[in-house]
Amino acid sequence: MMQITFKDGNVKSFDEGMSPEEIAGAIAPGLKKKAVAAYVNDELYDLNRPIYQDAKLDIITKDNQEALEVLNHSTAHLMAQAVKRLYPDAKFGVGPAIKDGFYYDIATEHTITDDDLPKIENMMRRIVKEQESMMREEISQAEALARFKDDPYKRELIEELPEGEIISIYTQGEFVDLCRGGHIGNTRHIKHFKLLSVAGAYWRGDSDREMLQRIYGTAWFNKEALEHHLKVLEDRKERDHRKLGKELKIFMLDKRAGQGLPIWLPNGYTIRRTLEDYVYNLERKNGYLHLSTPVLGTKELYQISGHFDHYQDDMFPLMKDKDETFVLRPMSCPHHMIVYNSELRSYRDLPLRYAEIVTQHRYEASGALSGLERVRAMTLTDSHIFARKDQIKTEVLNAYRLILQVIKDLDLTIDYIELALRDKTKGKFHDDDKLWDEAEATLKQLLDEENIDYHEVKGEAAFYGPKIDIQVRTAMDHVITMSTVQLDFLLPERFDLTYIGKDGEKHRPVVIHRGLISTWERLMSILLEQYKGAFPTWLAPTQMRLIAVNQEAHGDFTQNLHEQFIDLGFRSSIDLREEKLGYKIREAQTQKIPYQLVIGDNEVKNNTLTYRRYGQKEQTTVSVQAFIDMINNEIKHKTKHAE
RNA sequence: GCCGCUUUAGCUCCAACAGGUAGAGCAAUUCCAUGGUAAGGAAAAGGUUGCUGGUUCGAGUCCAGCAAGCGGCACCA
Repeated sequence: MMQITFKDGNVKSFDEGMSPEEIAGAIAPGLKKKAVAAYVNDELYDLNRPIYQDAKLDIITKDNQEALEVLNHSTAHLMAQAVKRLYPDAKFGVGPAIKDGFYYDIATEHTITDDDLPKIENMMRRIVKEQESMMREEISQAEALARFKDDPYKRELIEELPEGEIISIYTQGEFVDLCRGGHIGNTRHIKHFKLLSVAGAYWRGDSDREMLQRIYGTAWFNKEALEHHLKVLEDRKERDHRKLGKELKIFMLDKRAGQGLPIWLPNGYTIRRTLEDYVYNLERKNGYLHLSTPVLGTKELYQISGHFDHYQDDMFPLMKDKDETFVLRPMSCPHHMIVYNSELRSYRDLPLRYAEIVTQHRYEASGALSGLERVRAMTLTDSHIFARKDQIKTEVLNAYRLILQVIKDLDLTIDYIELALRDKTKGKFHDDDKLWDEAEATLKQLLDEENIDYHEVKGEAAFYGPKIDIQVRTAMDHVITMSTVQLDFLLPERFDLTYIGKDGEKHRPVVIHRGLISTWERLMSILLEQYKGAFPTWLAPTQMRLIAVNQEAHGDFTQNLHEQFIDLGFRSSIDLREEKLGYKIREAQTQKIPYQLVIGDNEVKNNTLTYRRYGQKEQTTVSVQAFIDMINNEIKHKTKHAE
């Protein structure tokens, strides 16, 4: 007998060799039914893996987050088995659980297409019916190598495991896989799944190695959860900024204009200008000085900064004149360094906060381009703060607080904050250890002092210094870097920046790079998806659409109202077409205009108007002045409305 | 850049059997109608089926190359 200690502290005796599944069944049939895997002495165990000694047992049920991972991981194995039956030459890479799903990387002569997915699903269902038990076995490295002698990818993984490490393999029917576990015990537990897509993926994420075929899928514990997830995926398609951007005439792409070179249409540009004005004023209030620099620079400028060495391949082809070579600028810091150096600076001048709405060009890989999310021409609000070392903390915090303000005003959600550090083993960073250590320590200390939660990530720093990245989760469930504060001791050296200190001597300032809203292009894609195209009044390209019930009787009043709104700075539009009322109303709704105003006898008589908010059925009649006050208030407070 | 898929009218993963010269809806145009909250009716028009080449008596359809888009991977100062 062995003593099993449960989560609640209870201890019970069971026969040695019983599995978590059997123990769960012995406690309560309901628990056995809900059980997915278990932690035995904090080690993840399969449901059917025998326990041989006294242990602490924690049954993972379907309600746990880990349970979904176990299920998806097991579904990946199930899929691999099905693929192997259909395409016997298949060799396997890795097949992990990921958020809301799983994938498996496969090498086979057969090209897997979307049409194959139902076939694979059918085979998977067959294996589920076969009720294959998923059995764990622990073997030596030598034995593992022998077992997987025909599987080059698995062999590579085995060879890299540390000497003496116990290797576990899982067998279900005829299928054997190298795997750490835990698993769900038997294929019969896998019922609700769907294969979603096929894609290519480099073996081990290395673009110098061969490409495998990757199948993505998703698995859930019940039909409702699966259907719900598929619905979420459908909803994302409806939100897609490329679809909404076309429907609402926000932007366009045309291959004659150039791949990845978007055109902002009047509606989109109106939103962008509103955002630009907002940021410009916010920066002005926070002591930033705005300037403007050219989109072209000399190659030499970027050689001094070091960008040319690092990013040459991602820059547009060089333009060569007789004596000079120009680059289409991929970023703006070097120009700002030159501005700093154009005068003799005193310690009293610092901090100096330069900001610019910068258009820059990057020759992104063709396969990376996507709508407004990833483009080759982009505009952003960039800033470089020149400061003394004793000002770093205040300036970084000021920048951070400004970022928080903007993120709040735009209804964005911070997912986490990342402190991106250097990884010495990677060559892409400058190699002055002293500068790195100091910069990294400064940021770390600052975050700790302010009690800001953050994840450290090695190897994600800029080549010139560490950075604090503000990671935002979008409506599409993507995590993107929205804002960044970077501490740079390198460029001041490269450009020989100095200021005269109190002591009359020359000192080196530091540069803080601050990115606020990624780029206007990417922000636009995120906002479109977030608001599903229904922008709050302060951003909406058209804020109100005026419709007269009868042109003859109410046309003049409506026209006057429209002119009054335009005078007030509202983005008003009037529909004068000889069309039925219902037709005009439908159009105002499909264009997602926040306010739709209908003017008839009552309104003309009482100097009122009747509005309907986008997406609502309710009609409200108010005085013209009350409406104006309401709109002004919404714009001022950036009021958002429920969808 | 790499792997796979896709490309038909301004828009819509809307049509065209198995190779026989392209069919809708909406929008736009013209005419008629039009007073209260999501599509009034009619007419006429709209196409070098992404581009280039090949196979064939004949190609939207089959093949090759290229381009762009899409799903991923790699990349992202």
